[in-house]
Parts: sequence; structure tokens; C-alpha cells
Amino acid sequence: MLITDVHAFIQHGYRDFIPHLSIDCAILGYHDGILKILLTAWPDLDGWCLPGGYISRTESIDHAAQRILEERTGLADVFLQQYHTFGQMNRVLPLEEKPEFHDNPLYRAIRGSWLDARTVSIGYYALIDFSRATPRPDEFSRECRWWDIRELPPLLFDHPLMIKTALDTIRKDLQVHPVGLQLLPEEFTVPELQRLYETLLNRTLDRRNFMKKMQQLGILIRHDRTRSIGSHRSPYLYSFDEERYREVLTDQRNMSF
Amino acid sequence: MLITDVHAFIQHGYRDFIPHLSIDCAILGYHDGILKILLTAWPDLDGWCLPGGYISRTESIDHAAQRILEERTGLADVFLQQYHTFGQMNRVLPLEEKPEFHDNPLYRAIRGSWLDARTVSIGYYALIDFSRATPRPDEFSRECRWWDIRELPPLLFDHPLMIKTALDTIRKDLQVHPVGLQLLPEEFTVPELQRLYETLLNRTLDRRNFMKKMQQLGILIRHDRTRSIGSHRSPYLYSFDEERYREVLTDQRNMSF
DNA sequence: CCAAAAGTGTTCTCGGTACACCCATGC
DNA sequence: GCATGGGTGTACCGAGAACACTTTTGG
Repeated sequence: MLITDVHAFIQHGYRDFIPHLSIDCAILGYHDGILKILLTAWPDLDGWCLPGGYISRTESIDHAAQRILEERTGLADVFLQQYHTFGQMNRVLPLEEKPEFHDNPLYRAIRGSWLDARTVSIGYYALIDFSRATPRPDEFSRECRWWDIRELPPLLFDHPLMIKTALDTIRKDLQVHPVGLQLLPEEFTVPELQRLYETLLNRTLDRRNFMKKMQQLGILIRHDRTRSIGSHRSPYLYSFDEERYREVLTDQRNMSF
Repeated sequence: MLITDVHAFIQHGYRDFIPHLSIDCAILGYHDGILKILLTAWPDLDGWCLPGGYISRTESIDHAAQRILEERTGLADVFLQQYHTFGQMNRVLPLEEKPEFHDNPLYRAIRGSWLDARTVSIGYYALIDFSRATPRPDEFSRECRWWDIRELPPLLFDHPLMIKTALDTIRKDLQVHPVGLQLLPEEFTVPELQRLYETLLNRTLDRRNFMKKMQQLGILIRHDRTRSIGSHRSPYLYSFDEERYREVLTDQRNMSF
């Protein structure tokens, strides 16, 4: 479902969408050792937000999250995980205090509408390769772009908490679910995979122990070819053993680093 | 906030409560090696439900969950944890198919009201001592009582999934959070504590390893007195070292059994 | 004195961590 | 040949799992 007319959406959107309930997606993007997060900005406000949206009355919340992610990134069938529902009373309060909020015609239209109500938001996180996504702002936003996770702009609402909770959850889930299937190309080297883990966990890992761990998980298939990386020894190329990968996913043993 | 008049609530409840969004509480009760769950039944329907309720427009979702729990059990300040939000399209569908649903005047009043709408539900779980709770049905229910977790009655909606997810989450959280502070009397024996763990995890544990684990966590204080348990050696009485207990809670290391 | 439960200590194994040496590559 | 990063193996340590004997109590 596409929102073509912003003001029709403000006035009648509650016919198609559930009021008081929204979804916010912490879309983490990884590429070449850089971890970014997708944020959107509204006009005349200098704070940024997680991409969000509303739930159609005829779709599941998981479907709504997938749809929102696809609208913002162009990517479908992404691993997307519900992680927490945020329902504090003061979630959105700080916005009302901003003077910019009162001047802009868009926000004036929103005031008093179904959108101007206490809202509970369901948080989802996703992990994707940001080089494959093309960020697109939604109808309300002036901008939608990647931000380095280490240099975030000012954030609106309770979105700092949402991002922190998402990262904590991802790092915890990483112990159980070997990620990376979505984030790396078909063929990759172990140092590349290690760098992904190091970036997500925000700490360095021991090369030898990391290799041992991956070998005993058995989810990697080594190819004969290597990758040329300049004036160094060429690392082997690997692929995921997808079948074994799924076995490990269902297995509930933890992986620690 | 108390609902005094059921029909006023059906007609005007949306003024005070957020529509389309509810809370369901998986309230687990433990006592003497028995694990139970609190369920409510609606008139003329032979399926049971988790106790649930709506969120006041002026309270946080956590507060709403606490309130609902207190209304059903009389207990305040209970450890209550959000664990998942359920938003499938067909959550409530099976109810509409039941013939009993169409005959009862209560359900006829609900049809077409704000309550007869697609609803997303936030799941919370709690762990309490069921001997200290006095179950009370809500205004819609004909009964509210404990059921042994091993012998559950037929359940309505997606509540089987809710219960399964709650139990899975509790068992996972048990690895991190030493529970039991809420579920045991002030003074207890280690075998009693072990039985609590065994009941929650639904498997037996080794006495010696369990004792070692508790000792190295350091959350137990041994008293000089013992408890007389019949024709057997009298086990020592212990209390929780609450200060140390809180330290362990914040610590993120896992406890495995 | 006997049955049943409580209390305690040792061994084994596995996984995580720390650590050092050689190898390949391009300049 | 040298700098840089890739590939591999070993030693240690702590935690969990398996396991047996003694002690207490009431009948």
C-alpha cells in the first residue's frame, strides 16, 4: 500500500492503518568494515529518526515491517526481527517542545489528526549490505540516508533507546545465530567475515580462535581459489554451507567470542 | 482505572483506552514443585485465555501490564517482563467461528464496537508464588483460576503460542537472571530452590553441581537453623543476599545448568 | 537399623583464551 | 629482502558434567 497523498493520509489514513501503533525499523547496514544505520529526517527538524510506518489493517505486523523496510531500501526478503515494543508515555514528548514543530504546515496538519496521538511502537531490526540498498525517503521525510553507527546525528523521541536496544539485541543474537549470510557476497574470505563480526561486536577478535570457531561450526566451504589483496598472502575464498548453516541456526547452543 | 460497567466500557471504553492494542500476561505461579499458569474463561465459551486488558491512554504499557496483573492476582510490584508482541492477522479468527459466540448477549454487544477490531497484543510474563495470589476474574470473565502447566485446558486465539513463547523466554532468561527471589519464602532450603529450577526447566539437575553453582554465585546466605522435613536429614535454611543478587542480575554472564 | 534425603569433593572433558611461528605477495 | 597480512598449532584455564560416599533424621 502506497501513500500517494500526504494530506489524504493525514486525514483518512486511519481507515487503512491501525492508529496508536507504529513500527520502527533499526536497519543496520554493513559493508567493508563499516556499520551504518538508516535514518530519516523530517522537514524543519534537525533531529533524525528510525524509518517507521504504520500497520495496515489487513497485514500482519511482520509484514508491515517488511514493507516498510522495502519502501526505504528497495530490498525484499530480508532477515527482519522484532526485538522490543516501546510504550512509555513520554516517548514523543520532546517533539512537541520544539518551536520548529509549530511553524511547519505539515505538522500543523498533523496536529489534531489521528497521527497526533499517543503511539506505541514495535521495534524491528534488520541486517543488510548497505551497498545493495538505495535509501528512499518516505512522504513525510526530507531525507533518508546512512549514518555511521559511531557518528550518529541528534535523534528524536526515544530513538536513541531504540537504537541502543536494537544493537544490544543484535549482539546477543549474534552469539546464537551466525549472521553474515545476508551481509557478505557469495564468496568471501575469513578475514572479511571476521571483520564483520568485529564491527558488529565493536571489538577485536583473535584470528586463530575465530578460524577455529568457524571450522568447528562447519558452516564454511573452502574453495580452491584465493582473493588477491595486494602485497600480502592471498586468503582463500569461502562460501556458506547453507544447509549446515540452517542446522546451526535451529541449534540452540551459544557461540561465544 | 476500574471498569465498573461492562456495557459502558464496550460503548465508550475507547475514550480511556487505546484501541487495537492489548496486553496479555502469562502469569506463571510456582509453589512446592508445581508450576501453574493463570487463565481466564469467558461465558459460554469453553476455551481459556491468558489474562489480558487494555492500555489506558495515560499510562505506559509496562504500567498497564502491572495493573492487569494486580487486578487478577492482588499482587503489586511483581517482576514482569515484556517478551513479545503478537500481531498476526488471524490471531482472533477462530473465535468468530464458534457458534456460542453468536448467541451470548455480551458478545452481541461487543460486535461492531471498538473491541471488535483487529488487535495486536503485547505479551508479558511474570513469575509469582501462586499461594500468595487470589485470582479474580475480570468483568468479562466467568472464571479465573490456576492451571497446572502440564495439563492445560483448550485455549482460545493464539494463546497456545503465547504460552509457549513465554515459557521459552523464561527458560532462556533463567540462564541469566537467578529467579526465585519472588517465588520462595524469606527462608528456604537449597533442595527447595533446586526444585524450583527443575520445575521451571522441566528437567532434573545434579544436587552437587547445583549447590556448587549457587555457592560460586554467592547469592545465598546460610543460617544456622535447619528445617525439619520428616525422617531425613534436616537441610539448612538460606536467605538471598539481596545486594549480591542485584549485582548478579546486572552481570551479563550466563548461568548454565 | 533402615530408608530416604542432605551434604560434600574429585575427576574428566570441552570450549575459550592466549600466544608464536611460518607463508605468500607486491613493492 | 622486507613489510604486511594470512594460515596454522599448542598450552593453559575455568566451567560444566559425571559421579560415590558419608551424615542426619524419624520410624
